[in-house]
Amino acid sequence: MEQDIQFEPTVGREDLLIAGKDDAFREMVHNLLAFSARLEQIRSRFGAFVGLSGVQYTLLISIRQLQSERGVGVRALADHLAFSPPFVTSETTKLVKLGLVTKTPNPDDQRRVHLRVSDKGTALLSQLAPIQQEVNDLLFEPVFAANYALVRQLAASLRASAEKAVLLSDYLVGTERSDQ
Amino acid sequence: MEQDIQFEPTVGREDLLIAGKDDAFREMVHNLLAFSARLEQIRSRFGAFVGLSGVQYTLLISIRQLQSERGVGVRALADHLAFSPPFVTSETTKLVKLGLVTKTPNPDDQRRVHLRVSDKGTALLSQLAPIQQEVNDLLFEPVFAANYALVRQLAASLRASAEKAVLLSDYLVGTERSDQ
DNA sequence: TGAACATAATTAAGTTAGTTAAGTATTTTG
DNA sequence: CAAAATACTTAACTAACTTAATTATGTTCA
Repeated sequence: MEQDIQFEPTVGREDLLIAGKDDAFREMVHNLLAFSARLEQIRSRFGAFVGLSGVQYTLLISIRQLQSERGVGVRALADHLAFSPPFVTSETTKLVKLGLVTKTPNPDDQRRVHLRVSDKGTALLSQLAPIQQEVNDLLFEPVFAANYALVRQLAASLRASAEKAVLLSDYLVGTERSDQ
Repeated sequence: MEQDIQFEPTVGREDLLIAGKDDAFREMVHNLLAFSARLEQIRSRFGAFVGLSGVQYTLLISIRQLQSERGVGVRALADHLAFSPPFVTSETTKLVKLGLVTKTPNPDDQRRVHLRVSDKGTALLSQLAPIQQEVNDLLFEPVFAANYALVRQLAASLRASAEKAVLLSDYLVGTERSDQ
């Protein structure tokens, strides 16, 4: 008779283990994985609708989101999306050439740059809005008035804990890398 | 005096609008976006620790997750992660060559294939487990006993609604594409 | 002050991650 | 059993993305 093979748990905290097993945790992780793959698919479709790649669409809405009064810099945008700065430079330059984004020097620091969505970019996004509304209404169907605040709070805190977890994993992989 | 520019809301449902505005919704979406970018960063680190790319690591754990008694097929794996079947073929072939995965014909259908994590693959993953535990404990810090069931339920239902939303966006972009 | 160092963005060069299209083998359908 | 469909693979290619080097500016401190 074959023995019941049990993997090492992928999570340690007692709160997240059920009867000492991580099955439920792993299922959750894979659901999140599939969810985030679908978010990416949807961004590709949104982009396609306005003639952009999924990444360009993501950059455009991220610039809109991060720009304050003055604009957002290349580095901040790269960090937000976990891209390399040269990649952000190259893709945002394309958006500038399309007239969707403006790139102006930061007056307080000539090395830096202010990225902002242009009027044309704003117009393009509002053209997309009806489709976004339909898709987002369905995408977030499980979120409704009674749990909205909780889900928003959860998204914010998961994002923060994920940032810490990236730093930890950098540290662990850097220092404890196996030598075989 | 500059007029208060307000974008078209990106979501329609009243439940998700606050005072008719989608600011909170957009903030949530961008938090989820950043969260999912960090999940990807962490998978790259996990992969690096055992000599794999982030995608190869993701494929390996997804095979482990989806394999039933017999194994999982190329198509099912591709759908799960939103990759093309040829890409899954090529990457899983690399994992087979590394001895981490087995690929055997499905006896019931000679066209199909059964992918399974090999003993060597299981060993590799259990070598990684201590690091996964540390990182996952921190990554999911906002999840604890009192909200665990709710978060798991949310992950499952968001994954399901996202699948529907992908189909809808395919339909909308395919049929309503602007002609300018 | 000004030399050494650090930071922001870009350019150039290259790699990897992914795709679409075409082909083979098998299974299903009418 | 011929025609159509499905599963996977191979081949050919493109897009996504990185690292390394460069330019320009700003910061630090002997």
